[in-house]
Amino acid sequence: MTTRSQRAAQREQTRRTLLRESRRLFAAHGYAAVGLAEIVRAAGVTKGALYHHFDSKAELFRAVLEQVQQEVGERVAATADAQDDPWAQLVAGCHAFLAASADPDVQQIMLIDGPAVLGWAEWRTLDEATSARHLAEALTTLMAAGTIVEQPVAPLTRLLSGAMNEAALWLAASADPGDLAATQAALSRLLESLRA
Amino acid sequence: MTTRSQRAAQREQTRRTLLRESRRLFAAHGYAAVGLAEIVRAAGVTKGALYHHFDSKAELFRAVLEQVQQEVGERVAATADAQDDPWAQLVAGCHAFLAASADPDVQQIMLIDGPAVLGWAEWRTLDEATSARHLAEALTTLMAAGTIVEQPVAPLTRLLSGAMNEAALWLAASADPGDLAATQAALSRLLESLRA
DNA sequence: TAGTTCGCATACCGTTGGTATGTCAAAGGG
DNA sequence: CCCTTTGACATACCAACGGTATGCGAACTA
Repeated sequence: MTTRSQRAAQREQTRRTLLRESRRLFAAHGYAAVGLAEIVRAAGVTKGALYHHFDSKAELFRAVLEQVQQEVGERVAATADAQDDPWAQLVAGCHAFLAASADPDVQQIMLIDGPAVLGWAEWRTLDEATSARHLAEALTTLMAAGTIVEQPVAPLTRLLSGAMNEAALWLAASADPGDLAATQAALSRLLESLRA
Repeated sequence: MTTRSQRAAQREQTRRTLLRESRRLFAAHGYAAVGLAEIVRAAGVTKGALYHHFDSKAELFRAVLEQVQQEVGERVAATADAQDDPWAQLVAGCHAFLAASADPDVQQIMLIDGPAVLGWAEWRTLDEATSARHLAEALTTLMAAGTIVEQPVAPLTRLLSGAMNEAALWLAASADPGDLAATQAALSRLLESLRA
């Protein structure tokens, strides 16, 4: 166990509160529509505290995005690892990603504001480090095993990742609950086409 | 021919200049990084002129986005219509979309800032009205003809549209020129899997 | 326990998107 | 042809925002 000083504990507490409240507000109203004043008011601190923990509004958002990406990546990995067959891992992982992206936090923060606030290049770096990484690894494994046809992994990863991102956003705006099943079916068909 | 008054001509000229310059700046630096002062300076007018033509900065962006979407849609349609076979139209249209999305204007304005500035719902309305519409129509035609397997069009359209959007962004950041060919090949394989 | 650090509050600033008002030339009726 | 009205802007201004500089008191350290 880590013996933490009283100050370190307080610091961590404040930082977590700021992350929690800003995440809630960013997810609810979007990055641009949330002012720092609103964030610090919700967190019960002042702007001084915020800038003591984060260099800018964008970096606060970055920390929030990292947290969201981490959670999505873990959910995908957990679902995939529950399968034993590599092919089943791919399919289950993709469906888990689609389910995880149904969360409004994920929608607004990870899919909408993320690329616009940090720039696409930086967003993609985070994406690759967490959620999209599992997809690329699964595809590589399946290619090595000869289960799916040999081809460059990177473009295929991007195609599939983008397909799921967009589908998740569409599902969120959809009223018909049957759309989820239809999307999963269409996605499964696309994945099936990869088989050698 | 439309006889235009001197004032109407001047008005149109100013509006076009504002659209041209703001599009250039939005594409180059992103929506958030461009101030209205910079736009009106580049256009040679004042903020009064800008607000006489557009209700807000977001609406100016919206007009720019509509223009970009329109152009992409026309390019896709033109390429697709040059083919006679419906299946060839689909494939050619998809490849044309990928090529059109290589334009930096399209990247930043249509794919990055668009959803963040206007919200995803409104962005998708514009997308559906222009570029994505052709994709949905092509899929519908091919299903009716029995060329591709019968299934709901909407989710498949979103999956493919998202796949191409993301792939285009990835291609822009890519250094290897062979990545385009690899992406087109992977996309073609995915499309091929739709055949009945 | 005296001095230092540090987590945060307070006060302040430049810039930004947005608005209210002024201005002057073109349009239009008599 | 003149007089009034309209409209396409320019000018001046404002509140709010992100960001910074400084102050302060409690927790650590020697």
